[in-house]
Amino acid sequence: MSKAERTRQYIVEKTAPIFNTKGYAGTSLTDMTEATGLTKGSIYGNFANKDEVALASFDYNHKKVIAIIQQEMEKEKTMKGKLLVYANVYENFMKLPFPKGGCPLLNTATEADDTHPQLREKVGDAITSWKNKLVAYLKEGAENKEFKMPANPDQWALTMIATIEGAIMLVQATGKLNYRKLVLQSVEKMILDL
Amino acid sequence: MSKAERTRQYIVEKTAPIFNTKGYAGTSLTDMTEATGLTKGSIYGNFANKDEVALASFDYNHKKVIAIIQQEMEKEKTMKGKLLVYANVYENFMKLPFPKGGCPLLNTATEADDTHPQLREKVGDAITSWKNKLVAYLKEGAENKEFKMPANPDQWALTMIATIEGAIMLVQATGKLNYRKLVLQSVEKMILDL
DNA sequence: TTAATATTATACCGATTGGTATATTTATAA
DNA sequence: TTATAAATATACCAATCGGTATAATATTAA
Repeated sequence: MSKAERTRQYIVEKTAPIFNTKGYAGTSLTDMTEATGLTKGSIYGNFANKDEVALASFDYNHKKVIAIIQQEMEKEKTMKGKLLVYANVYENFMKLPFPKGGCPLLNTATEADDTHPQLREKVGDAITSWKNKLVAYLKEGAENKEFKMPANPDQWALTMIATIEGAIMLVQATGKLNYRKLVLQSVEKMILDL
Repeated sequence: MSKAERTRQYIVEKTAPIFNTKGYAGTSLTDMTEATGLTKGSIYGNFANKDEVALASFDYNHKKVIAIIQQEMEKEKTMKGKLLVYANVYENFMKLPFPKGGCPLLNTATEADDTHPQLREKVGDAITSWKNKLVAYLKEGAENKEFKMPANPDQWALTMIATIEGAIMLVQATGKLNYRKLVLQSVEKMILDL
């Protein structure tokens, strides 16, 4: 790994939390130089523009979430157990190395929908992939006779994602942490009732 | 209504859609002068600063949603019918005079949580009030023997709100309109199963 | 160790940011 | 109709925005 690659990664590491909290329009070059201790020249020697850092930062934040889920997932054998990981991860994300600022999907989706098409596409792809993974677990669980397939698996998966993301939004807006717990208990019930 | 009050309202009318689409950090004074056809001097003659316009714009957008729901609600007699209004309004919000840019609660919550405490508080209050209304309908429906009370009414209400807001987020991210329909059908089922 | 190269810092650019003092116009009450 | 007050426009402010040309400094291969 060359020096440049290392600083590129360093820049992303330090700026990703800022993009995830202040948003993409709300994060300035000055925020980035202060967080990294580097100068503008140094940042622009490694990235073409602010957008490119934003895109890389989203990827970094999202991969962090994926990694946590995958790690927790490996402990589980049953499909219900694997599905429950999603609810548990989001329920306990203060205890886990979750990206600062909350869920990058939620944060990015609402800001980028009209203003930043590339970012929006990344979020869209992430959601589609999440949905497809959930449907795959449903199929495997049904084939293993662990539970019976819901009538509309896509609908089931999308409802689960929507409820989780909505739970995070409720906490961001109200500051009431128990709101997340209550809603995620509903998600758990949804899984256990399969 | 004085001239000043009328222009104040005019400014909010014209800028509220911009705040709701581009966000509060993403909306500039120039955006506001272009949308209104007024000058900065005129805007600052009626508002102390950009923040004050943002706050008034949020109120305007939120009241618009409240008004739609209230109007649709009056047609309904049963509590189930009233609860279903929420799902139906969000399912058909292209056909209704819904604020441009989508749900102001969702849009504002994710941006304002770290950057704009006053705005965040407004969103928080709106959500709490929404939850309380839902719980009140549940109580009335249970008292009328229309259905039986869910075990945890707060949880039921918060789950419904989270799922609706999550559904909107999914559409913003993926652009797939049928995602909203699918998720809101789950919300409908949640109500019908009471 | 040296020369070539890659990386980072300095100093600057024009444009735009939110905001304001003042002049001009418009509404309003006498 | 006129005087007064209210509302709007003009012209400006310093600060910051994202971005860049160039100079200085490290890195790296020979």
